[in-house]
Amino acid sequence: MDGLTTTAWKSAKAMNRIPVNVAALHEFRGFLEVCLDECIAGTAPPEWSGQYAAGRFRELLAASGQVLRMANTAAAGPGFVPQHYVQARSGRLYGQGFTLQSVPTPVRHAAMAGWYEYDISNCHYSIVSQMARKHGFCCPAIDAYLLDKDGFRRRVAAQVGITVDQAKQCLLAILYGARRNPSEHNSIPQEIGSERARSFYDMAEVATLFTELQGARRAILRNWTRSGNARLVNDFGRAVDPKQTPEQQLAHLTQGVEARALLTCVNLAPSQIVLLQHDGFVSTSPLNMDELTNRICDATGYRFSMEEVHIAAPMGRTKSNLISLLRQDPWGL
DNA sequence: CGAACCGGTACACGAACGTG
DNA sequence: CACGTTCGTGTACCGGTTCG
Repeated sequence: MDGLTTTAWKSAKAMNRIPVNVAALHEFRGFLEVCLDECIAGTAPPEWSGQYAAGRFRELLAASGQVLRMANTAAAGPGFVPQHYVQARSGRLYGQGFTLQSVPTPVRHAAMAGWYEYDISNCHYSIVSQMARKHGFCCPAIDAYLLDKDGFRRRVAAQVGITVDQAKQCLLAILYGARRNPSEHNSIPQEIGSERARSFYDMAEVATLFTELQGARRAILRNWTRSGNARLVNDFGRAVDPKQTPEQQLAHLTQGVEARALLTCVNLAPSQIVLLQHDGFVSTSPLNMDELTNRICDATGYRFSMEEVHIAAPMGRTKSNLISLLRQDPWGL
């Protein structure tokens, strides 16, 4: 963080008080306490055995308690969390100090229960594909992934023997230049182990993604118009150090588009949008997604598909809820 | 792999203090 | 006065988290 001001983000200043659903947070904490008690008493389901589940429940209790304390300050007023954003080098906006941006997801969902979350579907893959096409390089494999995101991740997960979330992480790692190498210190083997990394690399669709991304990266960086001092300036008007690696430079360019897209949304609905999350945001009322995507397209030249979720506190004992709560998959789904 | 954040820890440095 | 130790502050790095 380099302490830049948020001059481009005038509307974001109105979001320095984030309303939170205090009642839902209390209810969520009640649910967590019951789960924790079962762990301690030994009456919990066998999947929760060992120290992990209890530790995770304690962690979520601590984080939700902290949100509640932050929602009771004189500065922001009861029911509001104070939030100070600072613009990063790439144009992204990051919360300072205690921020709902980096609180565990289940806690954030409880705190914002009832609001609407919007995010750009597969944001950076979408940006890279469109950016490459503008520079004359087409990415059919990426486009296929974008068209059937969930199906593709599920196929990878089933083939390699990993969770869908791990598949997503590995696919993102490719985008940012992860090495195609099974040795332990590389990011993909670290996520899923060397053996599974090999079978991941062996999938034809995955291999195509690697080569396609390499070509896209080269085409974009070669053709990007340079500033006077030979630096690359992203779509948010921010320059990147030319000594950075090609992977870092591309990340800077994609984040510039992302920041600009998000800024467009904020300017469209400044009074409803209450939290920024880099490729998405939370709104207190439902928004017209066609209008959002059209305005983003006008402002950035990129067309995205967006996803809308009506946020609910992650309570209940369905498998999918417990997986997201425990952040692991003891059932091996 | 990329961008950040935080808290904790390790280390360097200068000021203040104690000792010879 | 010179030197060494101690203490406090500031910087750097590590490992954890979020997001993509």
